[in-house]
Amino acid sequence: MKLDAGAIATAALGLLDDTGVDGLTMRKVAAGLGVQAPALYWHVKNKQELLDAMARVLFVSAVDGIEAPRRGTQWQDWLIELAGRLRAALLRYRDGARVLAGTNVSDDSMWRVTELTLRTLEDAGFPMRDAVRIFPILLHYTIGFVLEEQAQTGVAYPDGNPYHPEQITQAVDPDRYPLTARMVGDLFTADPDAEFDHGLRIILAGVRATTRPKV
Amino acid sequence: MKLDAGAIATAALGLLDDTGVDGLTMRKVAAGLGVQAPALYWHVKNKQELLDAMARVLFVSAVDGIEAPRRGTQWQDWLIELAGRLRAALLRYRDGARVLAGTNVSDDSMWRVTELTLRTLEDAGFPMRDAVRIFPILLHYTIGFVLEEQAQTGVAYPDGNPYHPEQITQAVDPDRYPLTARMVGDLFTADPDAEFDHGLRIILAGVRATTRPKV
DNA sequence: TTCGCTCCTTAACAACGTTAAATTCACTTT
DNA sequence: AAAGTGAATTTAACGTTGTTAAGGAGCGAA
Repeated sequence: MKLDAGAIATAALGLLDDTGVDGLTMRKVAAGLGVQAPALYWHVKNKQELLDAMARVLFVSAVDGIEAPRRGTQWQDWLIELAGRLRAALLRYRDGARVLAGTNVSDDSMWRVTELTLRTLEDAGFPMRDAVRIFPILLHYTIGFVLEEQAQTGVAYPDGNPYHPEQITQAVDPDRYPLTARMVGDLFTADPDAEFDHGLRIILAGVRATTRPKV
Repeated sequence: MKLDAGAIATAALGLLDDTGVDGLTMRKVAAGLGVQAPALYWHVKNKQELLDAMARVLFVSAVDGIEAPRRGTQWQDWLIELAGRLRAALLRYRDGARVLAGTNVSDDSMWRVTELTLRTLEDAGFPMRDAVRIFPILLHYTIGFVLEEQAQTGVAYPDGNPYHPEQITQAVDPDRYPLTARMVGDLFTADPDAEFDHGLRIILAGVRATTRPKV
């Protein structure tokens, strides 16, 4: 097994489920590769650079194989699938969203999918001025959503996850805040997939309503 | 000066501009309070609990003094101001968004503003089923936006911020990805305030388009 | 005085990121 | 075959970190 930044990052991602991003140490990553910790510094300058590499692998795995929309596919469905893939990739690893959010991805596949998105929107008749805003919005929404989604598993708190249903249901007084109490109650029975999808569709409806494609 | 979790959190937030969240240590926080590090553990169980307290202070400062919309104020303007306040509070401290994203806020003011939001939407004629979805979307968008906004100052990288305009402009090949190249070029001249506002309005337009208020 | 409680101190520990120096190993070059 | 070269890894160590243990100062009550 050849060692390079990518392989190290992949191994680190594999450990993430056990340790979480807070518990991820250079020594553990090294041990997972059957190597001593300082060996990593030959291939990677920093722990930060390792985290960047992890974010890159994560992102690449998300958008790998994505192609322009086939004829007959609506731009909105294509965008929904794109965001869905990103979310799925983030959910594949514990703290995946925190890894991507805290770092900076600058990979060719990043630009490739950005270009694909812009071209798709351009083809759909959107002015460039509007198209360039849509991609960041979807990205921000997706990362924000998964960030909270994964925070709710709440492994950062050894005993007594404050996100636990009972915990949070008790925290809000149903007499003073009846609507909120009902909301947090519903939130735990809700299907996250459907919730994510719904939010996405609201945003896309906004896109459609704000600037209507000319074609 | 009385010491409690809130005071410690406030002091820690004050240090944030100097150290960033990665450089924030218990010893530095203690020193800022003229005290030895273990003293903090009398008021706070963990560093994680300190971070939670910081997030709480941050959030409370954002929504403090918020009232129900005055007569004549549109629900959309009220929501825009709410999100704007939250963003402003996050921007007030270095890594503010990372502090809020990584932790869990469970404060009375949190429920208060949630209730206010739901009531505002209910008064505007939205079915509760739809209203409860709007708040998380705005929250996710705002946090995601500021997260990236603050990452771009990029102090996590001692030498050579990869978010720097020239750095990133070079990274994308204008021949293969012309639209993307233009986009990243525009991104640095763009006004973040206006950009944030625009995204917000797109989302709210989506809300309006998806479920129309009955009143 | 003595007790008990709150709040802080000093001392210490294991674990962490990271660096320096020495070492192994596979290939070239001589 | 010997010597040399460079990449890749090791051992050893450093300073810093979060956190715990043990103890002491101050203070109101008994």
